[in-house]
Amino acid sequence: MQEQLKLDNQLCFRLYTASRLITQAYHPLLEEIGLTYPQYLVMMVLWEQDNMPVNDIAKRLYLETNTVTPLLKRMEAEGFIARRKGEKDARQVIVSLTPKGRKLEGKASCVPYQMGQAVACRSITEKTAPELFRTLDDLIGTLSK
Amino acid sequence: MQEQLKLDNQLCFRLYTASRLITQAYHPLLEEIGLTYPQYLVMMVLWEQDNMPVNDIAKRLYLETNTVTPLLKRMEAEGFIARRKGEKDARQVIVSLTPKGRKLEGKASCVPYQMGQAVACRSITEKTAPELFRTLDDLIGTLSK
DNA sequence: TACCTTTGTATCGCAAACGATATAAATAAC
DNA sequence: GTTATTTATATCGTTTGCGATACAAAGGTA
Repeated sequence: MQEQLKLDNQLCFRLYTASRLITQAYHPLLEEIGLTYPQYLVMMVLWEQDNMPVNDIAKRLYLETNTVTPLLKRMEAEGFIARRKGEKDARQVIVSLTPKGRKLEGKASCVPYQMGQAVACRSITEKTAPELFRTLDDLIGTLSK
Repeated sequence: MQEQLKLDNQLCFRLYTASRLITQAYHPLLEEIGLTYPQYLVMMVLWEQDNMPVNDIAKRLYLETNTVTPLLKRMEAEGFIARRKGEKDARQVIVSLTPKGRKLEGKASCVPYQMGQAVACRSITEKTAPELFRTLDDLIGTLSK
């Protein structure tokens, strides 16, 4: 058995698992406000900056448009967002918040705190978090090129 | 705009993105040997310990059996593994490597090294990796309870 | 103007993930 | 020994994620 092929020696498996378990932890919180985790990400993008083309949302989330488009259609069907043709560039589809979508920001405001409680553990503290953030940002930067 | 609701302040989004980008980086390597990333994880489990019940594989990967069962069926259809009823406990399904599946370990032996190259970045070194591993293990431990 | 290339979205198909639920075998309770 | 409960898998339906591809609008180029 090659040492490198062992699951316990793999960074990737840890990230994959941590990501999935965190999404699961979000589930009950986001269910309350009627969002899935990827939909919550889209809403965070729009709360920061409304009226964005599909492409910009996709880039911000490191997703492809073929993932984002169906996501947005479901969110439109739920009444959280609206989609309209771009005026300058008719190829673009501009995504904007509906009143319902804007109002959701208030309801979601407690989610980060509640998640903070859920992921609270010895290894992640005020002191160590910035280092972890830098490492992940570096990794994401490397892989997204 | 609430500071905590910003994407850039979220650990979860970083993990989610890093995980996805790593899986994408695996894709061309695993395509060579005919596996998807989750299938590769299952193979790593079996290369370490053959003849495992579905449940044990699922637990090892922190997945549910309703995810693993279809995965295993596809891998069985590809001829990498075999599934048989447990002798002692007729409810169990024991998963074992086929000769083709065992032979794959040799072909996969270069994958960890190649992935190491792909994720190589300033922040992840011989020195910092153990710390990162501990942090993620702690997080996974906390969330999986 | 006509043609070519690029860009922005969308469609299609397949493989995860996972909640909810079903089923059968094993075990416990009575 | 029958009934109830637990346990091990599996089925179903929905949402992601993404490679491959299609298509129309925009921007060159001849």
